[in-house]
Amino acid sequence: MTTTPNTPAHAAHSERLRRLRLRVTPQRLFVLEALDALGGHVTAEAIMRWTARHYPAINLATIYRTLDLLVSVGLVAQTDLGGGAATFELVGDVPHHHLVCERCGTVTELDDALLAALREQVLRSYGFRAHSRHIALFGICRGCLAAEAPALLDRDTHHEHTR
Amino acid sequence: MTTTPNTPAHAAHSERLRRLRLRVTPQRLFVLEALDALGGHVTAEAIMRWTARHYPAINLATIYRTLDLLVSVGLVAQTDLGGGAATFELVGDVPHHHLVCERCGTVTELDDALLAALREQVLRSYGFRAHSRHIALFGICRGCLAAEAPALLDRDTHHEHTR
DNA sequence: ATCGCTGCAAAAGTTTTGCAGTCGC
DNA sequence: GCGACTGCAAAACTTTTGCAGCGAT
Repeated sequence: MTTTPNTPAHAAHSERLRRLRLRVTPQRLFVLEALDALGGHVTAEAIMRWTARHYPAINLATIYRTLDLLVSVGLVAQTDLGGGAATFELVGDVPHHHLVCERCGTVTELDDALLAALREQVLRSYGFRAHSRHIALFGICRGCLAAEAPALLDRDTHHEHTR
Repeated sequence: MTTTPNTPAHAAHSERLRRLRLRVTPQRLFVLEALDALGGHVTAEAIMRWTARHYPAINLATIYRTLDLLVSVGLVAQTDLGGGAATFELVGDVPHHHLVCERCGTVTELDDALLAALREQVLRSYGFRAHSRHIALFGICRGCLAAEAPALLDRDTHHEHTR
């Protein structure tokens, strides 16, 4: 019944869990698989849907508990993009951050190198050690900037595409 | 019945609303007053409680709708600090950002000057115009760094003081 | 065999929405 | 008076939690 996933990444995930002395369960493997397959910026709900295709008995509460665990041991990063559901991504790739467009909701990844100087200064000035992940900058992306350039003084565009 | 607030800032808030061609209602004035009185990083719930002391009939839904409006016209900034309820603050003070400690939950304000260079570079490299507010960096604050400095290899400190 | 993990169901917490009445302009 | 705004109540969503049973080690 406990059908474990069977992909190349599978063994690596098992290994990582084992090395952290965490129990290797199909649910955890499937969550890691889903994060792999879906890429970054994945909601718990999305992981749920993806996993359910291979393991229908999976439960959302388990997804949350698993993500919580994986975040706490540093295998997964929780990224908050300003509303709705939180998103998650595997740690291990190149560190990066997020540019969140408040018009169209697009999330662009921002190389960590650009933030290195800032992090260092924040550490010096505030004694605050910022992550090399997790940072989100909100603003307007290139596409929306171009599209909205002419319209500068229009109010009443309130409840449009927010998120 | 419609007791309007009576503080020095009151007139200024009325004026700002009027200038934006928005209706001046006691609810809106009270929300602005609350943001003034409570300072930054205020949740809708907190605004609700503060306002209710002077205007018991206020409704949470109204608070949300009002905040939504004020954010959309730029009078208020919505700051997301990674979970629970969103927080709000008046725009108009010196632009600043937020250092969110993931251990103790403390939010420190970060001067905008430190981010100017980053914003400029993001604009050049990505065509992305970031706000001069709203940015949140997650990490560990000075106090918690000091406290946790000795403990480096302890796992199982999972579900402690998170938020 | 043990102890942690999971499924289920229910609760908690935040935010949104429909509708009817009210009030600012 | 008109149309926007508000209160109330209910719904929609995301996330957490208690408990009993199951399963990884």
